Amino acid sequence: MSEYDQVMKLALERGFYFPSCEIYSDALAGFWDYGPLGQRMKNKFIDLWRRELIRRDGMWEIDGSQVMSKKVFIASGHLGNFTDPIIKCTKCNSTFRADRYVSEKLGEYIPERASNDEIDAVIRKNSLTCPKCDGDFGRTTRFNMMFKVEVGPSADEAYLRPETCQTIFVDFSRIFKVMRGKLPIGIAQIGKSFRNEIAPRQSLLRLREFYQAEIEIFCNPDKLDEVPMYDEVKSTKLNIHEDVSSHEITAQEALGKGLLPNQLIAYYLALLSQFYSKTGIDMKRTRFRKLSETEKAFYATVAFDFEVETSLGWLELVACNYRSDYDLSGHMATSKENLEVVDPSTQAKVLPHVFELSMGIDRSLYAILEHSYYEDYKHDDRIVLRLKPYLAPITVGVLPLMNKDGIGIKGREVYAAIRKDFDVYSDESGSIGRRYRRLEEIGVPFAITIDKTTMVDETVTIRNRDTMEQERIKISEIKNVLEKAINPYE
RNA sequence: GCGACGGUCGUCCAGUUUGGUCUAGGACAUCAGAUUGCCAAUCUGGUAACCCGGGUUCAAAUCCCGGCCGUCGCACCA
Repeated sequence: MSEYDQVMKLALERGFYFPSCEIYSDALAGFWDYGPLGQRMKNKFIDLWRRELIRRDGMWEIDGSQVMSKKVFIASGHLGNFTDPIIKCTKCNSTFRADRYVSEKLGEYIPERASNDEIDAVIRKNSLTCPKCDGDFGRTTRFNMMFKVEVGPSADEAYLRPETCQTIFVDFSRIFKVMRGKLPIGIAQIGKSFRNEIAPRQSLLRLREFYQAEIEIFCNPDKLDEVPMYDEVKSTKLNIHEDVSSHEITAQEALGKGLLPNQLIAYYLALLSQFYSKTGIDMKRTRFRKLSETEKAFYATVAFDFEVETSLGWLELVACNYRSDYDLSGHMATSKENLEVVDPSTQAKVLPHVFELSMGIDRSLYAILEHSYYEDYKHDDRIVLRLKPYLAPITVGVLPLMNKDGIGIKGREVYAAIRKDFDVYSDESGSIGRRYRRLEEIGVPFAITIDKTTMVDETVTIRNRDTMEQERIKISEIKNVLEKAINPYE
């Protein structure tokens, strides 16, 4: 069984995540629900993101609407020119990218922006037919990955956002004013995005409705090498992928060698790398890969993907795109609002450029689970999810060794004393070994056991999930010990 | 979206070839009780499933058709 299958099984069995609407037969692919444990873990992941990126860098976080007006996507380029031309065989219903198929077949370049009529004309002129069944093609249509929604009784056309960042772009002007902004300014958002994938697959890895954590850095394009906090992170090690191999190099060296174009990008890639190193992902199995011209999204001028190696191959977790002024100039032209701001040092008006860190939360959580999954063959093949204590959905289990001589009651007292401060799980049933195994499997880093000695001297044992070692501490110390243990800087 | 293969308790599997004895069985997990008392112990009992819809038939988990889902390949992932 592959590691993907093992994680999938654990997720289903223990309720980290599972298919949405699963009791109905018309449930659709590409929609998944987080169960109690997955939701907790996601919240803690987001807490860490806020701590290591948002607060550290002094960014602002917003929360925007998921339904956005049509003009937003005219301006952003998601509607109009950037839909894929599709042809369908009338006989076998196979679907093809019209421009690519025609180009390949005829050996002549057909621009993606060719109109439907132009493509149809080429197909008719050359009598092109379906490569599978030789059937005739229907007319060229446009496939767009966005979900269209009809709003109100007049069914006004709107869309579910395909990336959260458009909210940030359209809100930029107000945020900059009311927060007394100065460039560079980071604006971030966590939320749902929606893409109508043709073939969603592999649970959390290709969803139709998914979480993004996006950071948009608005900057003066003339000052990309003047980043005040750059010195703090310049010796951070980054795995940079060149040609066919990756190697570890400091941000400073990468900048010096021209692998990274400027200080601003070096700074944020370093921050991102520091963040992920705290998630429990094995950083030796990660890389920053610069995308080629053909791989980049339409809005990006320079793009690096932060990728992680999993049992399914390399997986993109974060798209780091230099979007230049593509978005703001688009919204400026479409909305007729002036989105320029004044740079106080020069008193000149500038239309900010944008560098973004667009993180897939669901994929990140999957990668953390897979990299944390461990089968301990030295101890009964126990399954251990070696999550960082501050990401574990449950921090500590409280386990009375037996339920007599007042030990069970004492256990409930200990539980009650710490339940408001930590995510605590109380378990009184089954053998102690079985209870330890249950906790390890869902990544609970600590287990407190109440035994006969507790009744004499008010001490308990606290057991470490990974080492299986126990330490005896006073009940009054539990809170301090746990607080120290779940500190991300510990 | 196309093609191939598949879908049975929470999980894994038996049963489908050759329709009936399946009132659907097992293992693990789970719950209750007993026993034990620091690393998945034992015993007893319980909960729990044929993906959905239609068809064929005296009779469908089993055969046929459609849908949905899953895996893989192609395409797609702006």
